[in-house]
Amino acid sequence: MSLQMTLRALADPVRREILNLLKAGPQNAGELGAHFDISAAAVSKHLNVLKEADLVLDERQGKFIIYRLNASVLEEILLWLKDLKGEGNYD
Amino acid sequence: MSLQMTLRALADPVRREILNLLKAGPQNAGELGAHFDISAAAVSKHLNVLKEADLVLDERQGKFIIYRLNASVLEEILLWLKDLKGEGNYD
DNA sequence: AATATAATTAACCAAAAGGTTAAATAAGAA
DNA sequence: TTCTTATTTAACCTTTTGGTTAATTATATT
Repeated sequence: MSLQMTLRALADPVRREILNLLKAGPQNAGELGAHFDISAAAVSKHLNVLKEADLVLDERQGKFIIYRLNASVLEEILLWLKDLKGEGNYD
Repeated sequence: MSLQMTLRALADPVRREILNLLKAGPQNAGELGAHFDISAAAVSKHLNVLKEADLVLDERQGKFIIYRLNASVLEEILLWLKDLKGEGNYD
C-alpha cells in the first residue's frame, strides 16, 4: 500500500526472487517455495509480506493457493525514483 | 553497490528523507540531521548506510562533511523494476 | 597551546526481521 | 469419515536494525 511497505518488501532477496519467479506466471506457495532452502512456513511469511505490500494477489484454488504478481504497485516507486533522479545532480 | 544494498538503504524512511533533502543540493551532516528527532550519531549511521550503498558521496570541507546525492545508482533499480513490470500481468 | 565545534566510532540496548518446529486449518481423496 | 496434502498460524530463537550516550577524531578559533 504505502511506499514504505513496498520498499521494505523489496529489500529482501527471497521476496525479490519470488516476484521474479512470478513473472513466469501464477504459481502456488509450494512451487514457489521449492526454489528456496527455507521452510514452507518461512515462505508463507514472505508471501504474506508481499501480499500486505500488495505486490502479489492470492486466490485459493482447491487445495492450493495461487499467487500472482501485481506489478501495478511498482508505479509509485518508479515515480519516487524518477523524482529523485530528475534534478539533484550537483557535481 | 549491489541491488541488495541499494534497496535495503531505501527501505528506511529517515534515509529516504535524507535523499529527498539532498535533492535541494549538497548539505553537511548537521544540516541534514536538523530535520530529524534523532541523535547526530544516528544520522551519521544512516549516512554511512547511504554511502555504502553509493547513494550519497561525501567530501570533507574543513570542519564539515558535505554530502551530496548520487542518483546514478538508482538506474539499476529502475531497470529491475521495469523488468518486473514489463511482462508478468496475468489477470 | 587550549578550547570549541562537527562528525564519527564504540559500546550498549530494545524492537523488528527472518528463521525454526509444532499445531491448526482447509480441501481433496480413499 | 478418515487420511493425506497444501498452507498458514503460533510460539519461540537468533541476528539485524535503528536508536541511545559517551568517547574519539579532525579541524578551526582564540
